[in-house]
Amino acid sequence: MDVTHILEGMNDRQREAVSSPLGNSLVLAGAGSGKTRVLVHRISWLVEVEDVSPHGVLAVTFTNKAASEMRHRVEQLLGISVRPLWIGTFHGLAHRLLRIHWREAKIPQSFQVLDSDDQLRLVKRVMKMLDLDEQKWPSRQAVWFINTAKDEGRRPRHIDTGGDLFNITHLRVYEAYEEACQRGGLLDFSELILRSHELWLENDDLLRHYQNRFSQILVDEFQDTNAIQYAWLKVLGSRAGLMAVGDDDQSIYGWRGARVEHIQRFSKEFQGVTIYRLEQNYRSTGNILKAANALIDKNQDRLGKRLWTAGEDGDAILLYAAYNELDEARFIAERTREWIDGGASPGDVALLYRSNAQSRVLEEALLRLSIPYRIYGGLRFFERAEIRNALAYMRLVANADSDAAVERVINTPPRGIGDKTVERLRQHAREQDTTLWRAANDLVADRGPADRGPADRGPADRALAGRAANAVKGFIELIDSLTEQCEGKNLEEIVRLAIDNSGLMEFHGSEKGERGLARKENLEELVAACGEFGGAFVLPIDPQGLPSQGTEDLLSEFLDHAALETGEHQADSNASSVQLMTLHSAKGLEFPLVFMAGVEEGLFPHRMSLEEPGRLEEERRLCYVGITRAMKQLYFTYAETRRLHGSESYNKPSRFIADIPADLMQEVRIRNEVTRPLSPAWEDDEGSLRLGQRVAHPRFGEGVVLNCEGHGERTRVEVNFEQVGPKILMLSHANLELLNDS
DNA sequence: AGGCTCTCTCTTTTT
DNA sequence: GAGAGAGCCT
Repeated sequence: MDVTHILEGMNDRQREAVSSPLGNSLVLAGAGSGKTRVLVHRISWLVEVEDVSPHGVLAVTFTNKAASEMRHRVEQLLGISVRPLWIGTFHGLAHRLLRIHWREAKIPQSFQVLDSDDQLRLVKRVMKMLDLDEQKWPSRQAVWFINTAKDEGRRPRHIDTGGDLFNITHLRVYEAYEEACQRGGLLDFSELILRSHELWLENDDLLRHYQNRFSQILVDEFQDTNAIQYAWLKVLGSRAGLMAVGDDDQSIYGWRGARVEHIQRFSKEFQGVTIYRLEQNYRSTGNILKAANALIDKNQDRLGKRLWTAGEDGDAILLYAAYNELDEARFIAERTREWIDGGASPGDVALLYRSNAQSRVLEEALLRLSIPYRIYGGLRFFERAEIRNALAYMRLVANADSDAAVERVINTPPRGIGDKTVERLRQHAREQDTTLWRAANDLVADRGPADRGPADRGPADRALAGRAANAVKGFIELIDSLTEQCEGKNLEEIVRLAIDNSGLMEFHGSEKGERGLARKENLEELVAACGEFGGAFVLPIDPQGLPSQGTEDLLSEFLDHAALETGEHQADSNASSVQLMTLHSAKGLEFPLVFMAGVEEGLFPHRMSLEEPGRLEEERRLCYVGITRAMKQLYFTYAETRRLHGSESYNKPSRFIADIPADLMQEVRIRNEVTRPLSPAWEDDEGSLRLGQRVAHPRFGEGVVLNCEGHGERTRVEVNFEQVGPKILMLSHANLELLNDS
């Protein structure tokens, strides 16, 4: 057989990895070393050379984007449909298993996937039921407790509280939450994996079936696996050949339970693991690589790896010290403009930052220079309120017993069903051990003396007041008629009916300002998305027998899709716009020109990570990921003062800058410029005073001018004094002495 | 019930 | 600075 096309154009290490024997292997693949390529070609190799049936191949990734890219490239290379291969994210694959084996997994066929927002809401409600003080017990913390436990494979019964009140309380929440999930047929993200893991452990035949079926397993981004995912792989892959591909230096999801140690554990716990190292980098210039290597060298816990390139050194890394975040943004936008004017595509440029909150000023600066851009992260499409509302109506059409959906839209748009009424429905549902939907129907249908509240409640609590009853009746009729009208309709028609009949479109569309318009557009986009969804999504039926129980309709499938595919908003490399994203979401991507903004102590490394050495190392790895995204030119920028979250902060340049050898870096100095137009008084009286100017004050000593605001007599300047820190002074009274730049 | 304002908190990263 | 929640007015 002619296999040259599979190994063509690869270096020796890549070739070895691709053609590795069928057993277990670990590929330590540095940034830009052709990792995805190796994975894709490995699959081809397995199928074409080793004669592995496509049925027998399972490939796991962490993001939906990586999964679809892999699917694409395998399809191209193999020239066959990838339908029989299982390629997906851990969550996607686990979900697929549970859809097939819901009975064995002891969950209702109509189970619903909870996304993080749903989860938070539910935890909040559970905590309210437990009468926990929200001040003392923040719900986010409880969510964190639950998710951490699940990510480590721990059910409530496995938890040892050690008599600690914190643990005891959260364990109670965990138990109650789990009960609520079980009752409502709700599975959160971690539950998908945990549950499918248990599914195998408790069903020998089933496990054996999948162990036999998947003879070859490939795992991407192995350094990102958490305990339960590792256990999942270990159970499934105990008899398979497993190829784990990862890079310990790019492990940036420790906060989500990922453990780099799984790389080491893998080579110990799996048999005969062959290790391959991909260290030749095809992406970045020599200088960029040197910087990356020097930086990551400061970390203690490493498997050890050194990237090299056969290419040129390239330009120095440029560093710009901005006066403030506006100046930083302006600088980045201007340099981007120059780059584009020089003939490059906007899509070649990435603006990376530590946290989403930084994106706004960058966005505004790009806007001013009319540079097309695209922001990733922040609120994703399916997380927007209007979209979630629409989905809730769609969910009610599919399954009116979904409490989460009823809670969400029973009074959205407002139709006269307030807290009191909903609380009464909840109470009734609890007493009758039924769903909100049924409780509502009950209470409206017969308001007889049947149900009695606790003795200490007044009679008014037992039934719904006339007005409320009518409102609830209206809601029930709306859903009933909607369901009826949706009968036999396609997905697009269903959303249309849902958003029009419910009044959502009108409600959101008439919200004040641009918001209303944006929401309306989003809803229209949802309609379009439903249109496209059509038949494109392949039903998760196991082609190897094991009958899938019950074919689901497209509507339920779409709702699952919306829950799992939270984004679709991962960067699109062929988009012709500047890409703004967090360092986390930049992993796996590459750009000729990269700006890393806000490289300041406290921001990056983030202040939340400063205490623990382990977390600091993770921040450094994050920086390493950022640096290695750059192909030709890399900029670091930081601001001496930054307005973030409503207050000013003064940060030192990040330690990461100092980690990089000075000879690789060059500082950009633009002295006689100011960041914003100065008021006339400012210019007239103090022509030579500018932002960044060094000044001396009789009392406070020396400092740097950070900002100015106000006009004429009332002009105020902000000066960061070396001795006493930042002060805002009235310019006319401050008596500042101008100093020369050093 | 709903809408308004005021106050408070929480500020990382995401499948 | 934004979003959530409480309190007050209609």
